[in-house]
Amino acid sequence: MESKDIRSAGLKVTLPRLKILDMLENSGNKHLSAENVYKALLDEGEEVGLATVYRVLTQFESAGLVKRHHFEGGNSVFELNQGEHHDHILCVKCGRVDEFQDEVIEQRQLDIAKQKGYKMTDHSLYIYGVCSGCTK
Amino acid sequence: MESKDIRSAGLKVTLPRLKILDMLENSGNKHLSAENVYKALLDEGEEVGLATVYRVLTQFESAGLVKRHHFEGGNSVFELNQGEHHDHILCVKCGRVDEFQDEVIEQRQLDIAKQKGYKMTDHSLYIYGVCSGCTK
DNA sequence: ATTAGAATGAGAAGCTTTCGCATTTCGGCT
DNA sequence: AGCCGAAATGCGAAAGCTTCTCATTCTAAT
Repeated sequence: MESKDIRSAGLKVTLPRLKILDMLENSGNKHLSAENVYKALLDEGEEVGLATVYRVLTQFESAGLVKRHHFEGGNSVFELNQGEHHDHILCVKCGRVDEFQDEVIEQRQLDIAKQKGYKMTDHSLYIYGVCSGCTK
Repeated sequence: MESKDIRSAGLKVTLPRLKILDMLENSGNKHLSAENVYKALLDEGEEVGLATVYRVLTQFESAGLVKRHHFEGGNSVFELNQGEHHDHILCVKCGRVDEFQDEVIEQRQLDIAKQKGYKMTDHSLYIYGVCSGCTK
């Protein structure tokens, strides 16, 4: 049950939080903007405020439940923080998003940080391109 | 002379464009936001509009004169597009920015794109951490 | 059930960036 | 040098995303 996740994040289990978490888990799209979540909930007949969606997503992020990404072009998108760490490759034509993991790159980043005297806390890597479907 | 660059970009050589290019070339900071450029010019007594700074920077970007980066936290920063391609490592405490190149990562990205069926057009990699000066 | 405190919704407000338009500037041509 | 059409500028308004404010509602512990 999802309520567990919310409670263990130190947050009260409220209807909006349950709905938002559910949306992230069961929407076809793994990567959703606050606006996406908001509109999808409205379409389902839920009564939520956009401000609440933003607030809750930010809280979920702090709690480690979701990850926030800054894809090219302004707004943030959110994704459930489950499974392995991964990076993203996006199609600049159709907006398709694929995920990948690469140990070589991960390790290399650590080496670079060390070499530059940094204690690495995070990183963001996005590859942009044209996907197979849009190349034809 | 910088006017060459502007002219060869197909743009008229105007005072604001010269000033902005000069700022990017001779400011101590290699990475400047539109606001940074705007305020620095005002401080020098120049009469520029913020809208012009944004317009010109965007034009310079299209012309390949500058590169735009989306560092964590909202606004874009611009940097002269000279020398080798490089990525960035940023200190989350003091905002310091260092640059690095890594052939292994570059190559790996190409491989990943290919493997995923993408024709890679661009990529962005930012490493975040705490720099040596802020660790103490 | 009651109640204190947290969470919500609606709209206002903040920030960065862009737009629209009247005015100015650039630069090719006399 | 001076003119003229096109391009560029500056200003304020406006757009888009996100956060804030605050009165009202809901949660959960008693």
